[in-house]
Amino acid sequence: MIELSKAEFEVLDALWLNYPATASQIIERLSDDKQWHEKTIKTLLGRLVKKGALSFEKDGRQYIYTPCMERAEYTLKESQNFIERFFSGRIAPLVSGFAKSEQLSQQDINELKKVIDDWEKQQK
Amino acid sequence: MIELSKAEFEVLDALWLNYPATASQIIERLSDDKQWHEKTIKTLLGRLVKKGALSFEKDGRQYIYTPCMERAEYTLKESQNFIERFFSGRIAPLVSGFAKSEQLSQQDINELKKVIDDWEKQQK
DNA sequence: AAAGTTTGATTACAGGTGTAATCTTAAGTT
DNA sequence: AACTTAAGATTACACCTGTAATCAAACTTT
Repeated sequence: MIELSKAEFEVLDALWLNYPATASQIIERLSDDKQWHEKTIKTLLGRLVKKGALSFEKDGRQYIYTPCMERAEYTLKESQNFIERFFSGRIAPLVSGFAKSEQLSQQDINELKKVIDDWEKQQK
Repeated sequence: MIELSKAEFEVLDALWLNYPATASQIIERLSDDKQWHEKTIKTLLGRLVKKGALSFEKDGRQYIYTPCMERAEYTLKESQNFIERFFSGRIAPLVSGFAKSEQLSQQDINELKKVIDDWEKQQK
Protein backbone atom coordinates (compact mmCIF):
# COMPACT_ATOMS: atom_id res chain seq x y z
CA MET A 1 0.00 0.00 0.00
CA ILE A 2 1.17 3.49 -0.77
CA GLU A 3 1.86 5.21 2.55
CA LEU A 4 0.86 8.84 2.64
CA SER A 5 1.53 11.32 5.41
CA LYS A 6 -1.29 13.39 6.87
CA ALA A 7 -0.38 16.45 4.88
CA GLU A 8 0.04 14.49 1.68
CA PHE A 9 -3.39 12.98 2.11
CA GLU A 10 -4.97 16.37 2.55
CA VAL A 11 -3.48 17.56 -0.70
CA LEU A 12 -4.64 14.45 -2.50
CA ASP A 13 -8.05 14.94 -0.94
CA ALA A 14 -8.26 18.40 -2.42
CA LEU A 15 -7.52 16.90 -5.81
CA TRP A 16 -10.17 14.24 -5.38
CA LEU A 17 -12.73 17.01 -5.01
CA ASN A 18 -12.38 17.54 -8.73
CA TYR A 19 -9.75 16.32 -11.12
CA PRO A 20 -7.67 16.62 -13.17
CA ALA A 21 -6.49 19.89 -11.73
CA THR A 22 -3.45 22.13 -11.76
CA ALA A 23 -1.31 22.96 -8.78
CA SER A 24 -2.81 26.42 -8.54
CA GLN A 25 -6.33 25.03 -8.48
CA ILE A 26 -5.37 22.70 -5.67
CA ILE A 27 -3.68 25.52 -3.80
CA GLU A 28 -6.81 27.57 -4.22
CA ARG A 29 -8.99 24.81 -2.83
CA LEU A 30 -6.77 24.29 0.18
CA SER A 31 -6.53 27.97 0.97
CA ASP A 32 -9.88 27.95 2.73
CA ASP A 33 -9.01 25.47 5.42
CA LYS A 34 -5.27 25.52 5.53
CA GLN A 35 -2.73 28.23 5.85
CA TRP A 36 -0.14 26.40 3.92
CA HIS A 37 2.34 28.27 1.85
CA GLU A 38 2.09 27.65 -1.84
CA LYS A 39 5.60 26.20 -1.76
CA THR A 40 4.57 23.70 0.85
CA ILE A 41 1.76 22.41 -1.31
CA LYS A 42 4.05 22.14 -4.31
CA THR A 43 6.46 20.11 -2.24
CA LEU A 44 3.66 17.81 -1.19
CA LEU A 45 2.50 17.43 -4.78
CA GLY A 46 6.01 16.43 -5.74
CA ARG A 47 6.15 13.86 -2.98
CA LEU A 48 2.78 12.47 -4.01
CA VAL A 49 4.02 12.04 -7.55
CA LYS A 50 7.17 10.37 -6.30
CA LYS A 51 5.13 7.97 -4.21
CA GLY A 52 2.98 7.10 -7.17
CA ALA A 53 -0.21 8.55 -5.76
CA LEU A 54 -0.55 11.13 -8.53
CA SER A 55 0.28 11.28 -12.18
CA PHE A 56 0.42 14.37 -14.33
CA GLU A 57 0.47 15.62 -17.85
CA LYS A 58 2.26 18.71 -18.97
CA ASP A 59 0.30 21.60 -20.32
CA GLY A 60 2.74 24.31 -21.25
CA ARG A 61 4.75 24.79 -18.17
CA GLN A 62 2.05 23.62 -15.82
CA TYR A 63 1.28 20.12 -14.71
CA ILE A 64 -2.20 18.76 -14.67
CA TYR A 65 -2.55 16.24 -11.90
CA THR A 66 -4.74 13.18 -11.63
CA PRO A 67 -4.96 10.80 -8.67
CA CYS A 68 -3.76 7.28 -9.39
CA MET A 69 -6.53 5.74 -7.35
CA GLU A 70 -10.00 6.52 -6.17
CA ARG A 71 -10.70 7.95 -2.77
CA ALA A 72 -12.90 5.03 -1.78
CA GLU A 73 -10.17 2.60 -2.70
CA TYR A 74 -7.60 4.44 -0.65
CA THR A 75 -9.80 4.94 2.40
CA LEU A 76 -10.84 1.31 2.31
CA LYS A 77 -7.24 0.19 2.48
CA GLU A 78 -6.49 2.64 5.24
CA SER A 79 -9.55 1.46 7.12
CA GLN A 80 -8.57 -2.19 6.84
CA ASN A 81 -5.14 -1.32 8.02
CA PHE A 82 -6.46 0.70 10.92
CA ILE A 83 -8.92 -1.95 12.02
CA GLU A 84 -6.29 -4.62 11.73
CA ARG A 85 -3.86 -2.69 13.91
CA PHE A 86 -6.24 -1.63 16.63
CA PHE A 87 -9.02 -4.20 16.57
CA SER A 88 -7.44 -7.35 15.15
CA GLY A 89 -9.31 -6.85 11.91
CA ARG A 90 -12.80 -6.85 13.38
CA ILE A 91 -15.00 -3.86 12.74
CA ALA A 92 -17.67 -4.30 15.41
CA PRO A 93 -15.37 -3.48 18.34
CA LEU A 94 -14.68 -0.13 16.77
CA VAL A 95 -18.35 0.70 16.49
CA SER A 96 -18.92 -0.72 19.93
CA GLY A 97 -16.28 1.59 21.37
CA PHE A 98 -18.13 4.54 19.90
CA ALA A 99 -21.41 3.31 21.27
CA LYS A 100 -20.06 2.82 24.77
CA SER A 101 -18.67 6.31 24.91
CA GLU A 102 -21.83 7.81 23.58
CA GLN A 103 -20.33 8.89 20.33
CA LEU A 104 -23.15 7.49 18.25
CA SER A 105 -26.11 9.60 17.21
CA GLN A 106 -29.50 8.37 16.10
CA GLN A 107 -28.48 9.34 12.61
CA ASP A 108 -25.38 7.14 12.81
CA ILE A 109 -27.56 4.27 13.97
CA ASN A 110 -29.98 4.77 11.12
CA GLU A 111 -27.17 4.85 8.63
CA LEU A 112 -25.63 1.73 10.08
CA LYS A 113 -28.96 -0.04 9.90
CA LYS A 114 -29.22 0.87 6.28
CA VAL A 115 -25.76 -0.49 5.57
CA ILE A 116 -26.71 -3.75 7.26
CA ASP A 117 -29.98 -3.84 5.39
CA ASP A 118 -28.31 -3.35 2.06
CA TRP A 119 -25.74 -5.98 2.90
CA GLU A 120 -28.46 -8.50 3.69
CA LYS A 121 -30.33 -7.75 0.50
CA GLN A 122 -27.13 -8.24 -1.38
CA GLN A 123 -26.81 -11.74 0.08
CA LYS A 124 -30.37 -12.40 -1.17
CA MET B 1 -3.86 13.41 22.47
CA ILE B 2 -0.63 11.55 22.98
CA GLU B 3 0.72 10.65 19.55
CA LEU B 4 2.32 7.25 19.35
CA SER B 5 4.15 5.77 16.42
CA LYS B 6 3.25 2.35 15.08
CA ALA B 7 6.12 0.62 16.83
CA GLU B 8 5.45 2.44 20.08
CA PHE B 9 1.85 1.34 20.01
CA GLU B 10 2.83 -2.28 19.54
CA VAL B 11 5.03 -2.15 22.60
CA LEU B 12 2.31 -0.54 24.63
CA ASP B 13 -0.10 -3.14 23.33
CA ALA B 14 2.15 -5.89 24.64
CA LEU B 15 2.06 -4.23 28.01
CA TRP B 16 -1.72 -3.94 27.95
CA LEU B 17 -1.89 -7.71 27.65
CA ASN B 18 -0.91 -7.85 31.28
CA TYR B 19 0.50 -5.18 33.50
CA PRO B 20 2.45 -4.01 35.37
CA ALA B 21 5.33 -5.75 33.66
CA THR B 22 9.08 -5.47 33.34
CA ALA B 23 10.97 -4.73 30.15
CA SER B 24 12.06 -8.33 29.85
CA GLN B 25 8.51 -9.57 30.14
CA ILE B 26 7.45 -7.21 27.40
CA ILE B 27 10.37 -8.26 25.26
CA GLU B 28 9.39 -11.87 25.80
CA ARG B 29 5.82 -11.23 24.72
CA LEU B 30 6.87 -9.41 21.61
CA SER B 31 9.38 -12.04 20.57
CA ASP B 32 6.67 -14.24 19.10
CA ASP B 33 5.45 -11.82 16.48
CA LYS B 34 8.29 -9.42 16.08
CA GLN B 35 11.94 -9.85 15.42
CA TRP B 36 12.87 -6.72 17.21
CA HIS B 37 16.15 -6.47 18.99
CA GLU B 38 15.92 -6.13 22.71
CA LYS B 39 17.61 -2.74 22.46
CA THR B 40 14.97 -1.57 20.07
CA ILE B 41 12.21 -2.39 22.50
CA LYS B 42 14.05 -0.65 25.32
CA THR B 43 14.34 2.43 23.17
CA LEU B 44 10.63 2.33 22.48
CA LEU B 45 9.84 1.92 26.17
CA GLY B 46 11.94 4.97 26.88
CA ARG B 47 10.09 6.96 24.25
CA LEU B 48 6.76 5.84 25.63
CA VAL B 49 7.75 7.03 29.08
CA LYS B 50 8.91 10.32 27.66
CA LYS B 51 5.60 10.78 25.88
CA GLY B 52 3.70 10.07 29.07
CA ALA B 53 2.11 6.87 27.84
CA LEU B 54 3.81 4.73 30.48
CA SER B 55 4.89 5.20 34.03
CA PHE B 56 7.21 2.95 36.00
CA GLU B 57 8.42 2.09 39.43
CA LYS B 58 11.88 0.91 40.24
CA ASP B 59 12.41 -2.56 41.58
CA GLY B 60 16.10 -3.12 42.15
CA ARG B 61 17.70 -2.30 38.88
CA GLN B 62 14.61 -3.03 36.84
CA TYR B 63 11.66 -0.86 36.00
CA ILE B 64 8.14 -2.07 36.31
CA TYR B 65 5.95 -0.42 33.74
CA THR B 66 2.29 0.47 33.80
CA PRO B 67 0.29 2.10 30.99
CA CYS B 68 -1.03 5.57 31.79
CA MET B 69 -4.33 4.92 30.05
CA GLU B 70 -6.55 2.05 29.09
CA ARG B 71 -6.46 0.46 25.72
CA ALA B 72 -10.12 1.23 25.04
CA GLU B 73 -9.56 4.87 25.83
CA TYR B 74 -6.61 5.10 23.48
CA THR B 75 -8.23 3.22 20.62
CA LEU B 76 -11.37 5.28 20.94
CA LYS B 77 -9.41 8.47 20.48
CA GLU B 78 -7.49 7.04 17.58
CA SER B 79 -10.73 5.88 16.02
CA GLN B 80 -12.35 9.27 16.34
CA ASN B 81 -9.31 10.82 14.81
CA PHE B 82 -9.23 8.35 11.97
CA ILE B 83 -12.91 8.71 11.19
CA GLU B 84 -12.64 12.46 11.31
CA ARG B 85 -9.76 12.52 8.86
CA PHE B 86 -11.11 10.07 6.32
CA PHE B 87 -14.88 10.20 6.72
CA SER B 88 -15.61 13.66 8.10
CA GLY B 89 -16.41 12.15 11.46
CA ARG B 90 -19.16 9.84 10.33
CA ILE B 91 -18.84 6.18 11.06
CA ALA B 92 -21.34 4.67 8.66
CA PRO B 93 -19.36 5.47 5.51
CA LEU B 94 -16.48 3.42 6.90
CA VAL B 95 -18.70 0.43 7.49
CA SER B 96 -20.36 1.02 4.15
CA GLY B 97 -16.99 0.92 2.41
CA PHE B 98 -16.33 -2.46 3.93
CA ALA B 99 -19.72 -3.72 2.92
CA LYS B 100 -19.34 -2.59 -0.67
CA SER B 101 -16.03 -4.32 -1.04
CA GLU B 102 -17.33 -7.49 0.52
CA GLN B 103 -15.21 -7.23 3.58
CA LEU B 104 -18.06 -7.92 5.93
CA SER B 105 -18.84 -11.42 7.15
CA GLN B 106 -22.09 -12.65 8.60
CA GLN B 107 -20.38 -12.60 11.96
CA ASP B 108 -19.49 -8.93 11.55
CA ILE B 109 -23.09 -8.20 10.68
CA ASN B 110 -24.34 -10.07 13.72
CA GLU B 111 -21.94 -8.21 15.96
CA LEU B 112 -22.95 -4.90 14.47
CA LYS B 113 -26.60 -5.71 15.00
CA LYS B 114 -25.88 -6.44 18.60
CA VAL B 115 -24.09 -3.14 19.03
CA ILE B 116 -27.08 -1.35 17.55
CA ASP B 117 -29.43 -3.36 19.70
CA ASP B 118 -27.56 -2.52 22.85
CA TRP B 119 -27.41 1.11 21.89
CA GLU B 120 -31.18 1.23 21.40
CA LYS B 121 -31.82 -0.43 24.72
CA GLN B 122 -29.56 2.10 26.32
CA GLN B 123 -31.73 4.90 24.95
CA LYS B 124 -34.70 3.11 26.53
C1' DA C 1 15.33 41.76 -26.76
C1' DA C 2 15.42 42.63 -21.81
C1' DA C 3 13.08 42.19 -17.65
C1' DG C 4 9.69 40.32 -14.83
C1' DT C 5 6.84 36.48 -13.50
C1' DT C 6 5.40 31.95 -12.69
C1' DT C 7 6.21 26.95 -12.68
C1' DG C 8 8.30 23.06 -11.32
C1' DA C 9 13.03 21.29 -9.34
C1' DT C 10 16.29 21.35 -5.92
C1' DT C 11 17.86 22.34 -1.42
C1' DA C 12 17.12 23.18 3.61
C1' DC C 13 16.43 22.00 8.14
C1' DA C 14 14.50 20.56 12.58
C1' DG C 15 11.85 17.00 14.79
C1' DG C 16 9.88 12.14 14.54
C1' DT C 17 10.67 7.10 13.60
C1' DG C 18 12.78 2.52 13.07
C1' DT C 19 16.43 0.18 14.46
C1' DA C 20 20.02 -0.56 17.08
C1' DA C 21 25.19 -0.07 19.36
C1' DT C 22 27.77 1.81 23.02
C1' DC C 23 28.20 3.67 27.67
C1' DT C 24 27.34 3.73 32.76
C1' DT C 25 26.42 1.95 36.71
C1' DA C 26 24.18 -0.71 40.14
C1' DA C 27 23.40 -5.54 41.36
C1' DG C 28 24.83 -10.23 41.47
C1' DT C 29 28.78 -13.59 41.64
C1' DT C 30 33.11 -15.48 43.12
C1' DA D 1 36.66 -6.70 47.44
C1' DA D 2 37.08 -7.53 42.60
C1' DC D 3 34.78 -9.07 38.59
C1' DT D 4 31.00 -9.82 35.67
C1' DT D 5 26.40 -8.88 34.18
C1' DA D 6 22.53 -6.90 32.89
C1' DA D 7 19.33 -2.73 33.12
C1' DG D 8 18.50 1.57 31.80
C1' DA D 9 20.71 6.03 29.55
C1' DT D 10 22.91 8.01 25.88
C1' DT D 11 24.30 8.23 21.24
C1' DA D 12 23.80 7.00 16.28
C1' DC D 13 22.05 7.36 11.88
C1' DA D 14 19.24 7.13 7.77
C1' DC D 15 14.68 8.04 6.16
C1' DC D 16 10.17 10.48 6.72
C1' DT D 17 7.54 14.82 7.57
C1' DG D 18 6.17 19.55 7.92
C1' DT D 19 7.28 23.63 6.26
C1' DA D 20 9.27 26.38 3.30
C1' DA D 21 13.28 29.20 0.53
C1' DT D 22 16.12 29.32 -3.41
C1' DC D 23 17.16 28.04 -8.20
C1' DA D 24 16.51 27.48 -13.11
C1' DA D 25 13.88 27.65 -17.04
C1' DA D 26 10.03 28.98 -19.70
C1' DC D 27 6.47 32.22 -20.65
C1' DT D 28 4.73 37.28 -20.56
C1' DT D 29 5.08 41.87 -20.75
C1' DT D 30 7.21 46.05 -21.97
